[in-house]
Amino acid sequence: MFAIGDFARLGRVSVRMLRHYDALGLLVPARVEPSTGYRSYAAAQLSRLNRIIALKDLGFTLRQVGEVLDEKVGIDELQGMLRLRRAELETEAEAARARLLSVEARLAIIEAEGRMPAAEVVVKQIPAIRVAETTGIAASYESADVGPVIGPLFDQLCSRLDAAGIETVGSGMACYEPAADGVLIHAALPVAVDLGPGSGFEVVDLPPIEAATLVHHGSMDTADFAVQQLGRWIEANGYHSLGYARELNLECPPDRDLWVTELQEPIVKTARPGAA
Amino acid sequence: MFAIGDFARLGRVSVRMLRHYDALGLLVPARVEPSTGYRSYAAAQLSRLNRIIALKDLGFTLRQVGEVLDEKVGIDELQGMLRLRRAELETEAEAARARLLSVEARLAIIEAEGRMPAAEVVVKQIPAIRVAETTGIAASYESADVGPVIGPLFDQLCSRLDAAGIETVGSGMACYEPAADGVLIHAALPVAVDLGPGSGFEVVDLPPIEAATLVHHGSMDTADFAVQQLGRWIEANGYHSLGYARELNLECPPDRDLWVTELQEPIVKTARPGAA
DNA sequence: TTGCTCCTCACGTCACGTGAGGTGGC
DNA sequence: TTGCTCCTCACGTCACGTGAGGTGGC
Repeated sequence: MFAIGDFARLGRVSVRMLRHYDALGLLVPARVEPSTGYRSYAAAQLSRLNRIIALKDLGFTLRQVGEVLDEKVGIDELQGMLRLRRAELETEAEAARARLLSVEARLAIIEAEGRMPAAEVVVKQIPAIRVAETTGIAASYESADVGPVIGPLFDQLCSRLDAAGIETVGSGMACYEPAADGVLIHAALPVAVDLGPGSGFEVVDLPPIEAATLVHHGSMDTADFAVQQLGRWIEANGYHSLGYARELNLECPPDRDLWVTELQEPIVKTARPGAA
Repeated sequence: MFAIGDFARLGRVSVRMLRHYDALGLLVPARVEPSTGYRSYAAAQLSRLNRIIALKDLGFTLRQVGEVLDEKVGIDELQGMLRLRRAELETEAEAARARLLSVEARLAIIEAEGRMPAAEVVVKQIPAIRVAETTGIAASYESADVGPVIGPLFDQLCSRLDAAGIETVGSGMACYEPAADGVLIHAALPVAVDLGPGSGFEVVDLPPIEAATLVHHGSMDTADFAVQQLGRWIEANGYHSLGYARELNLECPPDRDLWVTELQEPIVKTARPGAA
């Protein structure tokens, strides 16, 4: 028989853990001295302690460990638990790799620029949304080309929705689509009406996307750096851009320097990012 | 300005999280209506929320996130934090891989044997220990060869320690060492005296080892299966055996069927276990 | 009037670590 | 008497999730 301290040393666990397992009924001492409450453990109990430690190390909760040890789960259920754990561990390893990549990218940026980036890229699942939109075309993605097109498009869209008595239910968005002779530009406003063409606009459902997003402050004329930053982040963090970017106008007061815009770039994970 | 629910949807976080960040002073709403307590967030605050999410996703605690955002840490310290995180993430990925290997080994055992193994292998760091020992030789590792040697060795050792007035301070151990003409067998008992030779025994320090351990119940004549199990576990879990095994006699009453013995096999990690 | 959103507590989570305050045997 | 080990509470950890119980504007 071992005193709790000796048994703890033998099993490489803390005394506190043995008391905890006792309290949970996971590992009850072979004997408890009634007058003092002193716990004594039999050498043979080391097997059970080892099983507890081993199952815990696999990532099971103590509740699950107890159920397995007391044979409350059948062999099939046990296999199911192990397969579930396997899947969880795969996800966990994947997540650790992704974070590692991200930390390394950040270290590289600090190394190169001497400071943290001012804005942060965040990956978001963007749900489908119904919008009314009008479409124009610009010669290129540059703001000098886009600016003169997008402004009038929104003005037209607003007045036509107004004329049709349709209310908008969210922030305006610009969507960019590559085309043979330049860039198709969609000015879009969320609405809650049926699909189909209106007079001077169309009602469509934008598909849900996974996107890397970045908040830009100020006029879109100054957004080029942010767009580049977004592109670099996507490459450095194991993603691939799908093009067809969106911009969400979170705030657009008259003073364009006070604008707040969320840039959204649809992405997919690059197959097997690879470690290091 | 956004109500808390709208801002939460925008940032893909829960309302509860925004309140939590407010309570911590991490992200205070641009305005709080004094009469109702209603929170309002400015669009521009989305940047800060994104930074919080991004840093949190790297694995920093909210306390650390706050220190970074409020520039309480310099660039050097920040680099230090990121490098530390990188090391932690490498360890984490490694641990996830090791657990994955372990879960898969267990699934394979269940597949082959239709049940969980009765005893569990546990890896332990075994500290250095001073022992008095006598040495004999056996023809092989088989219990038929070992048994007749080890028993008398312990009897001799005990009586000689007794004669020398030396007390033992722990359980007896057997250590096995391969030799040209068989196996060297050391019978050892922990003592707290100076190093050097006694009469009929020697006092030496056993080195600390990392070992895979397994508890065997019953006579050592029936331990062969346990020894094999230990060997298979070592291979399946990305380790390499170093030989020179030890046995720790946790309990050895007259009835040998009631013996409890911990088998200890020194190991090292196999370089790059490799995933899957 | 019915929903919907918002508010403030405050408990629960998970496996212990870490005192506080006290006891029993060498 | 001094250490050492043992005991039982009970708070703290970390980032929220989840009610409970209630309010304000359409």
